[in-house]
Amino acid sequence: MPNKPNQPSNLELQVLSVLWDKGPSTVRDVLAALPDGKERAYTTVLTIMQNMEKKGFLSRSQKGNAHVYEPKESQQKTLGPMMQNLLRNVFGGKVSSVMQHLLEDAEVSDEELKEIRRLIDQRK
Amino acid sequence: MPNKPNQPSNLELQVLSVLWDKGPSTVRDVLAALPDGKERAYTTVLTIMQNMEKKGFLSRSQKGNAHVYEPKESQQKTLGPMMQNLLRNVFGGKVSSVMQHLLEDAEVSDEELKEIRRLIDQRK
DNA sequence: TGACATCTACTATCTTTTTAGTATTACTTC
DNA sequence: GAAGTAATACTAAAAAGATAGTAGATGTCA
Repeated sequence: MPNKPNQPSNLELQVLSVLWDKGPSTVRDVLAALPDGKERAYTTVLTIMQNMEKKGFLSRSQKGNAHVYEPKESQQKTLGPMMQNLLRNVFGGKVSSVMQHLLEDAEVSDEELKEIRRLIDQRK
Repeated sequence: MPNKPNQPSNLELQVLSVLWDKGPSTVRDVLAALPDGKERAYTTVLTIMQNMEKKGFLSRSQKGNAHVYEPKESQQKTLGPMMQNLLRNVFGGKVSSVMQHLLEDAEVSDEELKEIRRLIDQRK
């Protein structure tokens, strides 16, 4: 499999989000930082990340003994198409519908609200 | 498998979104309306929807000859946890970050923007 | 240098998802 | 009632995703 411009799976996405957040990391770092907090064996995450390298999601470089992985694509470039899909497939293309769900279900601080408002004003 | 309060898969989600949008529908209706527009055999969608009934995502009733399916849970109740996960696992819990992506990558009409602004004002 | 720890490679397995063929049942219409 | 149409049931299986064990390589340090 040379390169498929696929969507990352759920776990793969978690791996990416760690790497975007913390920068280039080892398997062990990623394992510790996976946001869903589920217990996993070291080798599980290793396998996933090795697969991701084969698929072209990650690149790898030696750093002393260990290997350090980093995303090949920016967060923007990866999440863009993903959010597009989600938007189309689930929310009928309506951003306001997504927003509605987020506001109702998630904790949103006043800071956040202000920030979001700023984004909208900027757009207008 | 009696009932697992799982997350629906991608395709299952598409099925749900059709049903939420159009109300109770037959397999054929859903097949025609799946938002990703991919070609699939009738029996493929049938199988998925039968599985979804077993899993408790859908309920079914006879209507003349055909069977009509509808979601057991509201859109709100299903998408809530899903969006929570996405938010936590990918966007580090920041709603504004999601928003930023949506605004940058998706077509958003002025109507939409107004609606979103209204949602925010309402929240404040 | 030898014991121990850490890391990767290779391999295997289980589960879920996606796909669809074939058989059967029921309705319609001539 | 036979032919055709349309629906579901049953079954299978390929593909993808998630999990982890074992072996081998390498580095550390007493």
